[in-house]
Amino acid sequence: MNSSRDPVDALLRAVTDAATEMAGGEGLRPALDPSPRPEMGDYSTNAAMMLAGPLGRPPREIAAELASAIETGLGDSISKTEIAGPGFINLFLSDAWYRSAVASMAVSGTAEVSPVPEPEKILVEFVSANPTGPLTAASGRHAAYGDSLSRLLRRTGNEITTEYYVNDGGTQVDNFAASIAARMKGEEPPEDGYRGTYVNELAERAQREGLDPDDTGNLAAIGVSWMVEGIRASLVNFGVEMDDFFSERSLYEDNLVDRGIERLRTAGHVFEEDGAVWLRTTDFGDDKDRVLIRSSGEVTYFGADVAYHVDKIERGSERLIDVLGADHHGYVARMAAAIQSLEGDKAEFEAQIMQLIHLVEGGQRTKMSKRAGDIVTLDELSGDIGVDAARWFLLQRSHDRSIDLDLDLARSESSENPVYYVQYAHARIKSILRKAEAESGDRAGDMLTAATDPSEKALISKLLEFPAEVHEAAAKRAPHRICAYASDVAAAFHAFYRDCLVVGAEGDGVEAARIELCGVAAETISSSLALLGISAPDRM
RNA sequence: GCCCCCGUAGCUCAGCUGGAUAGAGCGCCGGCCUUCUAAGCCGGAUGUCGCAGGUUCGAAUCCUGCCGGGGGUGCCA
Repeated sequence: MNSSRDPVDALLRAVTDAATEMAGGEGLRPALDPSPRPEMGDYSTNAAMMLAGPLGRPPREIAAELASAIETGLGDSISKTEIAGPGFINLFLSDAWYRSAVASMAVSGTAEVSPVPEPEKILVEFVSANPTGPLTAASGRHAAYGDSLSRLLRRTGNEITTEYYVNDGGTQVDNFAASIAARMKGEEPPEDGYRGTYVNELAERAQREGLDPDDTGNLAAIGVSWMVEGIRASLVNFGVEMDDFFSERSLYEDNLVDRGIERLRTAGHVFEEDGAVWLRTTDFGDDKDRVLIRSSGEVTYFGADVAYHVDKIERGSERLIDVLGADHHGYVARMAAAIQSLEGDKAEFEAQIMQLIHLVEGGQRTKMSKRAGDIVTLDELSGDIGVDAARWFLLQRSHDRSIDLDLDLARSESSENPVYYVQYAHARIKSILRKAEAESGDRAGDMLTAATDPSEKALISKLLEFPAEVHEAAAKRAPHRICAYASDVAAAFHAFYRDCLVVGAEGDGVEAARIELCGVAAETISSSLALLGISAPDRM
């Protein structure tokens, strides 16, 4: 998983080799984790406990043997090992190991994350909010998540396409057009229409451009295109560049609906009943069969969406990730069934369900209904607290859990926002590096033998976790882990800053070594923030 | 009824493919700027990890049941 240049990976390999040797060729995967406390060394492994069962010997006895094998294997890198607790082996690494670890990060770049063993072509569909109103703060959570997830998957070597499915057909769009038409005529929108002020603005624009309020088909098409324009602009402002906006209507125009349904039919799970065309999704775990084409001849939303997904596969995607709202979770089983039912080209289908976000304002949850027009838009949220802070707030919690975002708090405490904590660390480092450059004195000495301070070591080991963190965040579809990681790096840096002078540091090669470390730290923070779509300012 | 998410410090939440003394931020109390950015650092207080069983050397983490909160469950989109 990690490149051979990854210093932690080299340690793990030494441990694994020693354990494999003892086990007699078994494919063991022992864990090597940073020790929870300094007195427990730098890294700990549970390898001996994993061998206890197979070998039928006490773990601590195995640990003693294993530890000396590991020491031999690692040579100068290790200063000592200890057996602790039920059979953990704690590794205490030498200063030289730390220095060469930094050097290796500086050379390969912490930014270097090795690709996953089997990279995939993945299509990530997210937001896909109805184009009948501006994006809400809730859509912002989808946008931040989908975008950051895409960046993570791309960073781990996959080929990613991002897409927004535009529902520009169907009854909601009809309601939308009717609402604009009503405003143009100075009337109230229909019962189930849209009442936001943006509808009035669209109506005014339609008046100016001389659109006919009675030609609702045209009004719908143009109104939606204006809305999509606005949505695209909101997303770009929010740092999200979609590769494509895929129009639902184009499915019909390009005959993809018929083609998609034909593919399902070929696979043999389509049947007719009560004048409607159904897909037997119950063959694949759904709890009831689903209608593709109503008895009226109209294609259902599901029917069109299946055709869209078939098209995604035909365009070469090997994995489809749909980021969906909690209100769509009931939809997952049928889409998964539809994709499973296909013959020939298939893809893995995966739905990531976003839980709700409640915006709390004045101690009360705001109602978020697009039709009532009572919404906090993404633009308003970004404007209030800034794009960086908004993205951080929306990403820092696991996506599958509902969150309360207190707007008053986000506004009033914006200067204490955790994102500034991380950005500040970056700016501080850049400031040091500027000073180092300005005062380029004699920094001779052997960096690899320069002694290390405890908080310096702590920073280095935190930086070394970057590739593993990125892989884990990507594999678990969990960008929020990167928020936590970035905060940890910032905290480790702030502590290092307190304890260790960089420019002007005493000792043979110490100054040069610390400058190199600062460079790696800055790059790690900016790489982490980049995965979140958040800027890393040089000055604050 | 069935399905999904959640229940961890005063608050908001990490941790959940089992590991050592359960963490962070905010809030609270007390310290630290003649050195590279005090948007920072250091110290202090705070927990029946919803409840009850089970699995095992070991459970916040896995299994079962229950309680509580939220969401979903259309020939809607």
